[in-house]
Amino acid sequence: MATNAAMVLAKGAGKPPRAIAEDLAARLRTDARIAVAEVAGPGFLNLRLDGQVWHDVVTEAIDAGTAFGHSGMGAGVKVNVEFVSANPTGPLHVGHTRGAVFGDALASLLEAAGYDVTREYYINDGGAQVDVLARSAYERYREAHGLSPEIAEGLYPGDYLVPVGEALKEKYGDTLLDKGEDVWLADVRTFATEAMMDLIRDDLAALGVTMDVFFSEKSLYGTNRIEMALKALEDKGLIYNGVLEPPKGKLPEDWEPREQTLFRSTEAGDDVDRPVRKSDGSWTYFAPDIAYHYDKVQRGFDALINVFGADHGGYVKRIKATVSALSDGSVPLDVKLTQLVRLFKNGEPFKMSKRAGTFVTLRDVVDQVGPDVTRFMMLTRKNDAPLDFDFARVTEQSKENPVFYVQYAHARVKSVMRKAEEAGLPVSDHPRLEDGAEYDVARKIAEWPRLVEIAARNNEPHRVAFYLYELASEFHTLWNKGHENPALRFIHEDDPEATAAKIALPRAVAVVISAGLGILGVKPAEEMR
RNA sequence: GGCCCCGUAGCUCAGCGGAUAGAGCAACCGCCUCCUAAGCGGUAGGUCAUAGGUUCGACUCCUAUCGGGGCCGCCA
Repeated sequence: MATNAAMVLAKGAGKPPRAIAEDLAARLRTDARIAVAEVAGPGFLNLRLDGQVWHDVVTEAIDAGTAFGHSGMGAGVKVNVEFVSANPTGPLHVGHTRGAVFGDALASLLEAAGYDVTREYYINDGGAQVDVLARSAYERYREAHGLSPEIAEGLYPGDYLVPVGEALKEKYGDTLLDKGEDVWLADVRTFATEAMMDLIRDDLAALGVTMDVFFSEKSLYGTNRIEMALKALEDKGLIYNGVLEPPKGKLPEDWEPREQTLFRSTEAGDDVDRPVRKSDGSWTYFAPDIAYHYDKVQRGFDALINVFGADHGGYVKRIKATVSALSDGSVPLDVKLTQLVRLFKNGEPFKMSKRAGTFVTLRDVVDQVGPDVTRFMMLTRKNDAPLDFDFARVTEQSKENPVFYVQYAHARVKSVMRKAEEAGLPVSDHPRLEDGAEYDVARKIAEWPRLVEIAARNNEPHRVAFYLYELASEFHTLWNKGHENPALRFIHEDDPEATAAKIALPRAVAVVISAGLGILGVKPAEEMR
């Protein structure tokens, strides 16, 4: 173990780093847990911990169970994690899957770090796209009555609306046939939107994601809530009427200067001020977004996190400006963008196309490879890096497949524990570490609580997945050493005491793998099949 | 034109401002009478895109440039 503390402290203390390091070393040596403390280089402090420390960590992990590594860092701070928030116009696709897994794992990670987390989904049910949904569903309703549907350009052609058409027939009979939109649009819209949200909830459930709150955009309309949110901005002098500069570069053909109501988002780092009310007096889509975030702030969250697809990167600054203005800078907002998922089958990329029917849904993925594999794989990349997902490879049982690799380590421990139990051998929480490989594993276990904090601080659940891979690797190494050196094997049939001690370390490994997989929402494997 | 992300080993990628930059694939050489070899060990492989700057110290922070991807509209 090493620390750079002396060099960090040097500036504030006004003393040379080496002097500070010497001083620190002298004091640290008095601690029983420190075996060696020596100064190196420009002021690094190298510490060798007493072997007992690593023994204690193993015991601690076993005693704490999957709560091992949980931290009080969050101190009950209320965090809202908004994720998925897909338009309620169809089933979730692969892109949403990544956002769903990332958001859910991030939420669990923050919980493990002691935050009070709310998982939330914003339903975009107030805009023009749900009108399009209603029209599409109406055609399926006509189809259910034996008429041929007219799926015009721009409507949603997917089959998933066929049952919605049937259900509409069930509910309304033929009363909506041959009627104008003014008669049926509102009812069909509500009906179809609810049907889509049921579909989406089912999709999320298949992945193991449960939201705490579904927040409806529509609920903001007609209740003065948008007006109130804008009033809040207005009171801060951030709303004005004006004309925007034409966009640089290629001008849209029909661009003309118009006066509209603008939010001075540039005040908080946005590139241009954003329109909230169009020149015809109606709201822009941005207005309800402001109201929604106002609502989050009003609900008393101490911090907000939004998980968006990378294609929404252009909205980050204005949303940040909004939250900053509405909370007077007191509520931090972190926006995490999830990059594309590229799909492969046996190394061959396959293109998604709605028209060609090769559109891949969340359900397709989960049905083929299962929720555990899907979740783990979605976290094997940083959120802002593109991710390759190969249907064939992710179910392969080899070390090239990180899911398998980690699960295999857990299964190996469970196998040993079963064998020990069958042989009637005792267990103990106190390990007996002798070999370097055993210490390597114990040290890796000791990193876990710190890793949870770092990952949580950065809002980066992928760090957990990478850590688990490393832990599994250390464990496989140790396992293999048992081949050459029988003393390192965990079960010693003729020596119950040795077995009890040796089996403590793998048990701690299983605890940490369970805890880590738990954060990722993956079930640890008891055995490999 | 503007903004965002990325550029690290042949490939895919890790790397809270700290020492000699790490894994996995692919390549080469080894390890099963054994608690699961579905695994493990070893060798080789690098001007961390480039140029400046801040710092005792930069892959990490700042600026510019080059290269790859994404986004842009009173569309939601």
